[in-house]
Amino acid sequence: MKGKNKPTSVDIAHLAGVSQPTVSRALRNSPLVSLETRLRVQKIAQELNYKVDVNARNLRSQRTNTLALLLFEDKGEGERFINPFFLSMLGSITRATANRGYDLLVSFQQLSDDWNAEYEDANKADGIIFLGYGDYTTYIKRISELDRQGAHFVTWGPVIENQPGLFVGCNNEQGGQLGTQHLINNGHTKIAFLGDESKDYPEFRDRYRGYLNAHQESKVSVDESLRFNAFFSEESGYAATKELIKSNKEFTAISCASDLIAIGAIKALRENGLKVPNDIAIVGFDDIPTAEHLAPALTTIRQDTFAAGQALVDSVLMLVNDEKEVSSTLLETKLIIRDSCGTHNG
Amino acid sequence: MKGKNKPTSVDIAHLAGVSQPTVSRALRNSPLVSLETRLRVQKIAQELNYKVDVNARNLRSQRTNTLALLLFEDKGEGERFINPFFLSMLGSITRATANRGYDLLVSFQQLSDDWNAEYEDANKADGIIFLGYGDYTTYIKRISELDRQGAHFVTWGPVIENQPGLFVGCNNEQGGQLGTQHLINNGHTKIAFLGDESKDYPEFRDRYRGYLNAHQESKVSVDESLRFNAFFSEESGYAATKELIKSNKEFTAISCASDLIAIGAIKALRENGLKVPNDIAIVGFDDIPTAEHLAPALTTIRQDTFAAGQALVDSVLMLVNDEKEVSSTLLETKLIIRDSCGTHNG
DNA sequence: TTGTAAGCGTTATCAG
DNA sequence: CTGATAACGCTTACAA
Repeated sequence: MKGKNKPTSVDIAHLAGVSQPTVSRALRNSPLVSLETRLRVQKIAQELNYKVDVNARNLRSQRTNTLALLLFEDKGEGERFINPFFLSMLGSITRATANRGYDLLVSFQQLSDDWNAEYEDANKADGIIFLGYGDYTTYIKRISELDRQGAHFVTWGPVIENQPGLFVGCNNEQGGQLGTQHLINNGHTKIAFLGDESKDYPEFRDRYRGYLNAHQESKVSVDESLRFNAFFSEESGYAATKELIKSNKEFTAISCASDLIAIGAIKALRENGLKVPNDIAIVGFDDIPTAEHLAPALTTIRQDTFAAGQALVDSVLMLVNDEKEVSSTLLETKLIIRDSCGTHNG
Repeated sequence: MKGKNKPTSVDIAHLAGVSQPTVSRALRNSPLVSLETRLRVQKIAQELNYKVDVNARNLRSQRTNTLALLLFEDKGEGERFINPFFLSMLGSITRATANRGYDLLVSFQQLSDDWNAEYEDANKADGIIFLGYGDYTTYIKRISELDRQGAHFVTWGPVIENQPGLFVGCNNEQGGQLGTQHLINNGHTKIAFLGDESKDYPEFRDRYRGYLNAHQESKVSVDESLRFNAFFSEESGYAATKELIKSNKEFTAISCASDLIAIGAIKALRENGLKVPNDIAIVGFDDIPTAEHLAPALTTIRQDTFAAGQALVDSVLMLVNDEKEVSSTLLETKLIIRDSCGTHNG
């Protein structure tokens, strides 16, 4: 047990010679309390190192001043390391939450778990932020349910018309286009794409659409057989690149659906004696912290995690505060040019 | 507001035709409740999607089932990005906490803030984990105070005899020795050290001691003027290396007190036409995720963040559960050999 | 095995 | 501006 037993508002009421609700009011700086008593109470509270018991407060007020961050991962990815992009997001969300005067409860979940808002139902948090990559149909089902229950939550993910729930995400299509356009501008026309294009991963699909758009705008024909499946991880990027090479198709550049994939791709290329950017140009997506330190430094599409964290927090808080007309947020991406995209003389 | 008003244990008691404490017991799987009523109650609870209100529970039981993680940063470091090493720690702590059935409250603090256990005083958490680098004398003062108050907390940091509080940390002296020894084994004798050696940063000081030990064991004389101050960041590593170069001292290798410093060092060397590892060998410390992707891949000292997170969580929980004889934990480090340390022919 | 009564430390409501 | 009183939803202690 603790050495000291903590003082309560009743103790302070005694010492200050006022009623206990008055103490409560004074500590919240209520203007209803006269300046004199307010100061007296606050002074005593400080001397005793009194802190409001949040459980009592929350119980009574039915508010927690806490947000929950649920990071879900697809099975298989649940290894020792967390996707660095989400780690960055976690950092910015933590900061944004603190700036708004809220506490943040962080938790990992498997996509398979029953992450059904236990946090809000149990009054642990006023609202929830969901973060993760995973099968879209699975999680949209979960989200619909939460939505029906009237939970306050926002999800990092694809911003799509008419889907249930509130989303914050970046413009993946624009980002995908930006990256591929850069490759085309550098003279490349045989550009492979590493990522998914199915409905199950709309973010990847949109990046692929951007890739397609860039080709179309520049009137470069697309060879769809240059798209290989890859999911998030370095390993999958590595494997996809091996396949690409084995296919014996001609290519001079690769557009990767994530930086992690790009890292795997570079490794596979190197193992096959192909140099980046001299032989093959590469663009990534995300701009994780490692990207700028890669050899060569990775040209990539930056998702602004700082703005994203802020938008996520502000969005849930609007929900929590019952503001109407809260709508999803689409963030723009930015091309970060570094050293991984050489020019090609067609 | 939420659409639904949440069911309470009283509601369930009504429906099940039992008293309300019985509901409470049944839901906790108390063997005191007959199997029959237990199942009946649980079924109803599930149908109503009932969740225990944690605030009420915590208030009554004076326990929160929650741990708080306070990440503190020295001023100046409070920029957009968090030290990646701590980000890794955060990941592993989150996992370890969840494994023990606790929730985790995450918060950033400036070292200057009054992080005086508000979390425990306010009954937000049963225990606290402190994480960060900062001026030792400042934080040891804070820690003494907490200790006197009987708070339950553990700090990631230097494990030193007779300091107040409970610590988990890695063996920095051993780690420092490991890295420098590796350089010496590779034929280097003029080895610079980038880091602090003052009491204010005992972890850095210990790494420097390890550097000294390695020299002594191999009977290589130390040139103390080859030590330059650097703190945590890439920028400081960059600046220190610039100074080192400007000093015109002879050196063939650098032992860095952190990977971030090493990254800055490599950058500075490159700008001065010095190649790693051909001209200069480098070892880092931490093994952050970026380390293996650097050019060249960084040889470094790994701190096992996985084990560290586990030890931190288990340590606080022992405190929380009033176990006696809880002692600090010293984790061993490991040399990870990659490509940044060339051999030198003396 | 179950029920009764009390209380955890606040904030809300109302009356003065 | 202040005070009395009730309530938030649960767990504990004790009685039956």
